[in-house]
This record gives sequence, structure tokens and C-alpha cells, in this order.
Amino acid sequence: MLSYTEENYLKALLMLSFQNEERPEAGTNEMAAYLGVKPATATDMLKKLKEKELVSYQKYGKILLTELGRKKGVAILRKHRLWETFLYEKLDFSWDEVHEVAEQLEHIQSEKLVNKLEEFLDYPDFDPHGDPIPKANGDIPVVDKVLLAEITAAENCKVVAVKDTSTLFLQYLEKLNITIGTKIRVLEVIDFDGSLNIQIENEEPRSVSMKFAESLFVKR
Amino acid sequence: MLSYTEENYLKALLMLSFQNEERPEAGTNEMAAYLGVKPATATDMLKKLKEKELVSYQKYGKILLTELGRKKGVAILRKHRLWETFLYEKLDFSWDEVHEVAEQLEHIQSEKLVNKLEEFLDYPDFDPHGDPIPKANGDIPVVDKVLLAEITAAENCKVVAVKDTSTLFLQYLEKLNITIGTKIRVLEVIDFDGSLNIQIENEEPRSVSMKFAESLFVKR
DNA sequence: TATAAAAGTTAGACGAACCTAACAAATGTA
DNA sequence: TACATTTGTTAGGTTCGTCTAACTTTTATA
Repeated sequence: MLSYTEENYLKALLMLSFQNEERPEAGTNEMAAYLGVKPATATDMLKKLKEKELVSYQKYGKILLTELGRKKGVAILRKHRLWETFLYEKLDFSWDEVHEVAEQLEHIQSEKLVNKLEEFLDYPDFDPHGDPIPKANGDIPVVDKVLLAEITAAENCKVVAVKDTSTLFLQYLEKLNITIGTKIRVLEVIDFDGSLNIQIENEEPRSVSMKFAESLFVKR
Repeated sequence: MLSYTEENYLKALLMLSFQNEERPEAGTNEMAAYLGVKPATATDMLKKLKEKELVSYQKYGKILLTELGRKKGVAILRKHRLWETFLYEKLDFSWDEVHEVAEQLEHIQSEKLVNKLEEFLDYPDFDPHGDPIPKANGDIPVVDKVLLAEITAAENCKVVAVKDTSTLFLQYLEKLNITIGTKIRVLEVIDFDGSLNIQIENEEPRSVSMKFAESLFVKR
């Protein structure tokens, strides 16, 4: 049985591994920063996780999840994203409110609960932010998504996920009437500053910044 | 902010106070037994709860919740019973499975979550065991219920709640096809051993023990 | 390549929630 | 009422997750 805290470390390592798929190791400071603890604390925990064979690393080296550790981490992520979906779809929580509560709900221990919840939600593949929800067997649905910023010429696409899940960004999206599934037509790319002229659904064309375009995932 | 553990102590004291409405104090050993900890541990926690003005007691005296402590306890009980209802009604958990998971869910901190959940469940007054669900303002719905054992002559009644929530009893009820709302006709009371001949809905008459009759609440 | 900066570790401490063992107070009964 | 039993408290210890301060190793750069 893993403690609440151990679970958080595993999830953090999993999330960090997603940030750089080719080199999925993390550093102690990086992990500590992600979790909001001091590096010394992370080192202590790492020793414990290594002891339990959830993590493979050696002193002053990089941290990598073991097969077991990854599996546990994926299970927590699954719960997190199913709960987010529940809050959003069934309880009318907004985009930016779901995360905080799901952080708590993801630690509820009950195999049956998570599977029944999934069934109740009709086996969703993606959460309200467009992120894939791992299946009970550990499989993670894939999307061929690209950053809006990677589109370099006039082209049509559809919003499939957000990269930045900050409240500020999510609220901006809401103001622009953008949600998962919204159609976007890229009209023009301004080389000078990387900004884009886009048309959201059939609204009036408008300009968005490069920072914006780097925070949103779309499907061509 | 209360810790997970502090919340459990408050809920325990509240539950113990229900067991004897006229004299709602509890003892240290009683409380420790309820929570599955040693008396010494309970004493420590009591000091902390007194410090926080959640409990009123003095050394070697009886324990009583303060107004504030009671309010916090009721809020936890409200969450517990709403979650039980959710699990039972929406996720097809059985009578005897809901408690354990609700014990975890009751500690999730989100005012919005509990109120939205209540709305989603359509403002239920009673949980799957027939126990009243406290309202957001702290009011607790009342039922005029009596133990089946208190019925002393041939009479009709309806099951409104269970007193004993043990798995063994709940599973026995399921076997007998008894659930909240089931109509029971008391045919005969056997003075010798307190057992009853009853008719469940329109099934064949059968006998149940005094112990059984003392575990079930009905409404005349 | 020497050294300064960054990254990571160790040692020692703390609060929370638990324990055991020994003690003190309250209570019930001979 | 005295004393045995029950009930409750204190003292001291453990584990978990956290911290700070001092130290070591790795890395980046002048």
C-alpha cells in the first residue's frame, strides 16, 4: 500500500516523464519544485521509493520510474482524469476548478470505485482538458496533436487539448469561446512575432499571440 | 483547517452522542474503541481538540462537543451520507459496500463539491441505510422510527432504516428481499423469546429473531 | 583545465499521530 | 468505607514527511 505522499511522488515523476518523452528521467530539484517541497525532502523520499523498487536511480544520478512505479503512477493519473471528467460533466464544475478537487479524489482507494466511475461516464478517452485517460489495463489513448504554433500556413484545425492548464489561460479560452472540439481556421502567420490571425468557428477573425499558440494543442 | 484525523474524532464523538441523545457525552475509552486507537492516543487528541475549542472536557471528565465541534462533525456526516447515496444510486454499489469508500470520500475538502453532489442526487433526505442526511445549514431531517422489536401486536409497518450496518446483517436483509421502503406485516409476537412472525411484502410468512427485530427501524 | 555555480546529499530537528508501560483518579461493591 | 476494578493520564518512544544548514558531487564556463 502506498501512502498519499508516495502516490504524489510517482504521479509527479510520470508527469515529468511526459514532458520529454525521449529522455524521461527527472532530477531531484526538478521533482522537488514540481511537488513544492525542498530537494532534501525529495532525496529522502527517493530512497524510500528505490527501496520499494518503484524508482531506479543512484546517488547524484537521474531518476527513472521502474515498470512497477510507472504502472502505479498511471493508475493515479487514470483516477485523476476520470474524476476531472466527472466533475466537469456531471457536477458542472468549470475547466479551471476541476484540477484542485481531483488532486484529492485521485487518492481514494477502491478498485471498484474507479471502474464503476469509468462506466458511469461511458468510458471516456479524454478528460475536460483533452488529456488522455489511461484505461484499466494501463493503455493510454493517443491523439495526433500538434501545437497551434506548429501550424505555419493557412490551414484548418480542431482544438484537442490544452498544454497550459493555468486558471488564467483557461479563463481566457472561455472568453474566446474555445473549448475542446472548437474549429479554428488559421488565416495568417505573422513571422515578425509569431502571432497568428485565426478564425474561431465562424466568428470574426482575431489575432492571438505566439505564447497563446504554444499553449494550445490542435489536430490538423 | 482540520486534519483528516481530527475530522474522524469529531465524527466519532457525534456518532456516539447519537447513541444516547439525552446524555450525549462520551468517555475516552469509548471513543478510542470506536476509532480503533489506544486510550492514550485519544487523550492526546482530546487535548488538541480542546485547545481548538471543538470539544469541552476536563481531565477525567466526560467529553462533549462544543457548538463549533458539533457543526464540523455534522458537516462530515453530511458528506459521508451524500457519498453513500451517490455510490448506491449512481454507481450500483451494494448496501454493505458503500460505507468503507464513503469513509474516505467524506474527507474531501470542497464546499462546492458537496453542494453540487447534493444537487446531482436531487436533495435526498436519507442515505441508503435510511439515516438522515444533514442539510447544508446543519438541519437533520427527522423520521419517526421505531425498532421493529417495539411492535408488540399484529400491525403493519414500513422499513425506514437499519440500526445495525454490519455486512452480515445487510446481506441477510438482501437475502430476505428487505430494503428501505419494504412493507412488513407483523403477524405475531412470541413472548417466549421475543421472536416475530412477519410477512415481508406479500411473501410467505416467516419468523425472525428478537436480535433481528432490534436491528431494524420501521415506521408505523 | 581550474574553478565557480548548480545540483544533490547528509545530519539533525520538528510536529503529527500513533504506541507501550507506568501511574493516578473515579467508581462500584464487599 | 475501604479497596479492587475500571477509566483515564503521563512520560517516553517510533514512524512519516517535512524542514534548515552544512557538505559533496557534477556541470558549465572563464
